[in-house]
Formats: sequence, C-alpha cells, structure tokens
Amino acid sequence: MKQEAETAAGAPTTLWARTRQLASQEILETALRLFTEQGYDQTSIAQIAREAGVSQRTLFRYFGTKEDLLGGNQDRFGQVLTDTISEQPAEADVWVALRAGVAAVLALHDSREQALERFRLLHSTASLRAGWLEKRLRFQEDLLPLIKARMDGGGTDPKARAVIATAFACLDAASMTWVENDGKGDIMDLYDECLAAVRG
Amino acid sequence: MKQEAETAAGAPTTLWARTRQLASQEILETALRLFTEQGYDQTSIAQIAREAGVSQRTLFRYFGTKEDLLGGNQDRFGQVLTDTISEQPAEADVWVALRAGVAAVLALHDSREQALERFRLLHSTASLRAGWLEKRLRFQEDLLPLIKARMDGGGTDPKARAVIATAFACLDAASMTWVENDGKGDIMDLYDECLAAVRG
DNA sequence: CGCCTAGTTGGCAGCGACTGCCAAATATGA
DNA sequence: TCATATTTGGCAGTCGCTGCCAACTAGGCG
Repeated sequence: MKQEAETAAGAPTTLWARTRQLASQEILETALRLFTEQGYDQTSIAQIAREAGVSQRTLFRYFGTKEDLLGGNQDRFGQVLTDTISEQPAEADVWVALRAGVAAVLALHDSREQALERFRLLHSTASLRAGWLEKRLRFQEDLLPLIKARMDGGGTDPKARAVIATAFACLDAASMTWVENDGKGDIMDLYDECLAAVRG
Repeated sequence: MKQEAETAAGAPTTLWARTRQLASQEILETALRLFTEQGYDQTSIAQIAREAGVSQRTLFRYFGTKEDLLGGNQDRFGQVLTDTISEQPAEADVWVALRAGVAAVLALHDSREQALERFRLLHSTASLRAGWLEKRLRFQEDLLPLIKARMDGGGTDPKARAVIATAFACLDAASMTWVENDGKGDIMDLYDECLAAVRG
C-alpha cells in the first residue's frame, strides 16, 4: 500500500494488484448474489466470506463495512457528483447544474438491470436506506459551496441547502417510483416530473 | 402488559405503573446527560444502565434501541404529523398543510433548549442522523395518500412524494442552519426562507 | 395474614458487525 | 536464493441487541 501499483488508466502492473482486483470482484459478486437471493439482513458477513473463499478479516480489509459490498465504494458517487457540477458552465442555472450531476451519478451504473437491482435492494432494506441517506447527506454538504456560488448574489446557507436537498428528494421520489414500476421508463423523466411538481 | 394500567388522561393507577414511569424517566435523563457530556457513540448502553441503576436487559425492555433513548418514542412525531395534516381544511394548499404539520412536530419539544440540544446531537452524530432519516422516510410514506388526495386532480405518486420530501428537505436545511446559529431566530422563519428558495 | 399467580427484573449465553494484534504465508527485488 | 515488504488468516474482544430461564414482587383471593 506504499504506492498504488496500477497507473490510473487500468492495466494492473504487479501480480499483487491483479490478485487483489480479482478477489475484490469475486467478493462483490458473491455479496450481490446472496443479497438478492436471501436479502441483505439475512446475509451474514461470515457467509459471504465463506462463499467468496476469503477470511472474514480479509473481507473487512477490502470493504470496510457491509454496506460497501453494495455498489463498491459509494465515495465515487460523491466524486462524480461534485466534479460534474463544477464542470457546468458558470452561467448555468442551479437546477440545470444539479440535474446534470444527478444524471451523471445515475450513469455510473453498469446496466439498467444492475441499477434496478440495487435500487430495489436499497428501498426495501431499512438499514441500507439509512446508510445511504447518511452518505448522501455528506455529499450534500460537499455540494454546498458549489451551489451557493451559483445562486443569484451568492445564496445563503439555508437556501442552498434547501435547493440541494430538494434535488435529492426528487431523485428519491423518482427512483422509488421507478422501482415500483419495475424499471419501466426513464428515471430522469420521473425526476423532471417530480421537480416540476415541486417548483410548479 | 396485558392491559395498560393508566387511563389515557394520566394518573397512573397501580404502583407498578408509577415505578415504571419513574424508571423510564430516570433512564431517559441519564442517557441524555451522558450523550451530551461525552457524545452518543462514546456512550455505551452498559454505562447508561449502570448509572441509571437498572440492568442492561431491563433498559432494552423499556427502550428497544439506543436511538429510542433520544426523544423517547419518535413514533409520536409521525402520529402528530399525520393527525395535523388530515385536520387541515380540505381546500388548503398542499404546502400550507405540510407547513402546519412541520410546525406541529416542532412544537412537540418541551423547550427551545431541549430542541436545540437534540438537534445538535442529531446533526453531529452520523449514526443518529441515519436512523432519524430512516424513520422520517416512513413518515413520508404514511403521508403519501393524504397529500396525493390534496393535490390538483389527485397527483401521481412521484409528484406527491417529491412534494413531501421537499418539505422535509426544507426542515432539514432549516434545522441544520438553526443549530449552526446556536438557536438564534425561529426555525419556521428559516423553513419559509428555504421553501421560498426552492419554489422561486 | 399467607399464598398463588401474573407481571417484572436480572443474568447469562449467543449472534452479527467490526477492530486490533500477532503469526504464517507470499510476492518482490537484489 | 535470500531478505524484505505485504498480505492474509485467526483469535480475542467490543458493542448493540435478543432469547431464555430463574429470582423476585405487587396484587388479588381465601
């Protein structure tokens, strides 16, 4: 861990890095499979480790928490979110910028099916939902300065917070409905519908 | 537990009920004190039980989870919320109805100081925040039919969800700012400010 | 008053997520 | 090939929480 053995682009150099990559993927896949098969709460870390062929201790070294086994490192979400939004043209409307961020995050999923499965799990498991909301709250705080700067005359903290939280609230409402409809339609359309209902 | 020994109004009848009441209060106070003194995560159930003079087992019988030690049964929040909103005149605007609900929930705190202390703890402790958001999400779902019915032409699920979630988002932004300002000003004023920022 | 019963309490063992510590295994570079 | 840097696994322990069972106690009855 002294230096990352893979150069940003990909192509793992050392054997270690390749093995790590492989193990990581194996764990992730096993976890997702078991979660969808028997539910998140009904799947223990011990079982995942056993079926993935690693020790519990190692599993925790790869992924710090059980939640991280879903969706890899969700920290990437935050990264993509802030990056996308700060890349928006300075004169773009706050709502437009936020929309772009939301779209970018949604695009992070490998496939429509994977996204649906994850959202389904997320919305049907209380503990997962709680964790996700918590992490999201941190993203929101990260976004604060970016959004505040984009508001007319530099908005106040509460106003900027409210705007950000509203965008996420719409994403929530949209994804929840999307799951209920078994993935029919486009989430972003639902998002727009939600935002329209709010901003009337 | 076969029948509640106190008639709705108050006046605990049996000695048992009185003892229970007393123990419950003692636990609650001890917990809140320790939480504010050393932080939520740094306070163990064992310590609370010890200092409150009950066994851990009993503590868990009174309050099912560690979170419940803050703010008693938060289920009351949900109750007050739905009650208040359904009591609003049928022709009232959705936003007005929601505002009334929010105000009613805020009025549930014993004092300004207590509210500030609770909010401070809530916003500074990740695990608490997560639990609270989760519980709130359930309240939101309870509100869905009520709000949907009040929207023009009976709104769709996503729209109603978005509206409700936005109201809570504003409450979040407001309370967070309120805490940062050490309780200066009125939360509802901040709430209005937030809502205005969102609805432009 | 004494006893029986129902409700209450406490202690113990155990589960699951998670961490620290130490020893064994393994890839790497000289 | 050997010394070194890393990685891995196992073990014990913490913390929230639950089930189970034995000890206790208030309340009602004769």
